[in-house]
Amino acid sequence: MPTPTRPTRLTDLKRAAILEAAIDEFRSAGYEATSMDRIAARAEVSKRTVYNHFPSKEVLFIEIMHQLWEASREGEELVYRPDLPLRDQLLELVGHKMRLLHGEAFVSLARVAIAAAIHSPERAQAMVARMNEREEGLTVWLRAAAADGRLKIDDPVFAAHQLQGLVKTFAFWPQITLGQPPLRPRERKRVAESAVDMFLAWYA
Amino acid sequence: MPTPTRPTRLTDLKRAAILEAAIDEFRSAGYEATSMDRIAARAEVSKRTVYNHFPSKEVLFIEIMHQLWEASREGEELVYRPDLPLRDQLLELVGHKMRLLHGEAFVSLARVAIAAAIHSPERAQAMVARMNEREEGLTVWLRAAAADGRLKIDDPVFAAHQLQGLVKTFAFWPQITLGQPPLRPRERKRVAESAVDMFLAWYA
DNA sequence: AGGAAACTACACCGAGCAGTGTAATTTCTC
DNA sequence: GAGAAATTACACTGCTCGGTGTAGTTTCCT
Repeated sequence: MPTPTRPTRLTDLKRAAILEAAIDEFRSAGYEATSMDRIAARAEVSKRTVYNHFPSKEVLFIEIMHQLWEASREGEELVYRPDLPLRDQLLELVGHKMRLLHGEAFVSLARVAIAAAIHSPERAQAMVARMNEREEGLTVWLRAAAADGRLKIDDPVFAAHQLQGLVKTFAFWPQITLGQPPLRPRERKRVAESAVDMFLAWYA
Repeated sequence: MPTPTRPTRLTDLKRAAILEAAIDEFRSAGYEATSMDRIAARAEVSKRTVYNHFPSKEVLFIEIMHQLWEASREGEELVYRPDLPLRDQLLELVGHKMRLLHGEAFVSLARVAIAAAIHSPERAQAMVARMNEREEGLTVWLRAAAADGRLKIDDPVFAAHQLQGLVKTFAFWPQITLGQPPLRPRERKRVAESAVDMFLAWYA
């Protein structure tokens, strides 16, 4: 065997099964309505084993949030290129964002996180901060394009929110709050192009 | 006395106190995490009295949804006027929408409803339908303007969503999901004008 | 092979939950 | 002032939950 004896330890399989089951339960029922018994049953694991891996429901939940957060990274930044058309670059940026928005891990994270944030003002703030971090990419691109004189933008943060709003109203909020299916490729293309064109019509 | 003996019946006061307390609890804690005992305590009313007015938690919740829904109406429709500038009319429409979005009743409703919808696909659909009803106003206005030849819009529903997205990304979603404070008048003006200008730059 | 580590079934605890029944007290209405 | 209606305190049912303790079994590692 290539790898000695690592990958298939029982305890690791159990732990993975618990996490997978917990994600499913939390996502479909929310934090409050999910019980440790249900998680154990779904993972086909003793309830005691769940508590041997995770000392409490809260810790298990936080662990899942971390895991989904990391899983939804995978984002290399796009940098501003003075030599390429704005429209092409923006389409690339928006397309990249939409691919992230429709990732399984990201949707799971967002649904659970937003459901939790709605009723916990303290936790909400931390999530805001981190979510906004991830949206920085577009802002810096806009700032660079403005500094280069190719966009008439005085407030890149505001403008970035506008462009994101144009996209999220189709490709994020309906999926998160209403469980609607992700956009099909044709729809994604239309949303992206229409958003970028409208944006450039005003700011270019 | 002008009004004979109507307004201050004890049973009406109790009922009102229960509804008020229930709204507070549901809004801040969500449906699952709110208990009838807490509602009774907050309303300074016997738990039994709560059940004398409302046969179950579910019925009480639905009653509240109805009440908030009605309270957030107050919306007269704006009709398309061929003789007035598009920008003025759209600003009026958007301003009207933002006033609704920031109403106390509407925010309460939306927070509770969305929190409930996130984990209940069946209920979510009904809410979508009714929410979209209320967004019809802008769509018909756009359709009229397009038919009049003053806007180059082939899909008014899509375009209406875009304009709404431009507004909601500042004036709705942050308030609902993150509990952020409503926009100040200056910010509202800026969001509305910028959204309308960008919209018209592309579709006019 | 043998000891350590992990897993399991199961019983249990204390708490909170939605909802009910009742008998006594207060309030309304005429 | 009398009868009806509403409110109250309180006890109670049946259920679910998060979490623990235990004793026996299985799996891992050397």
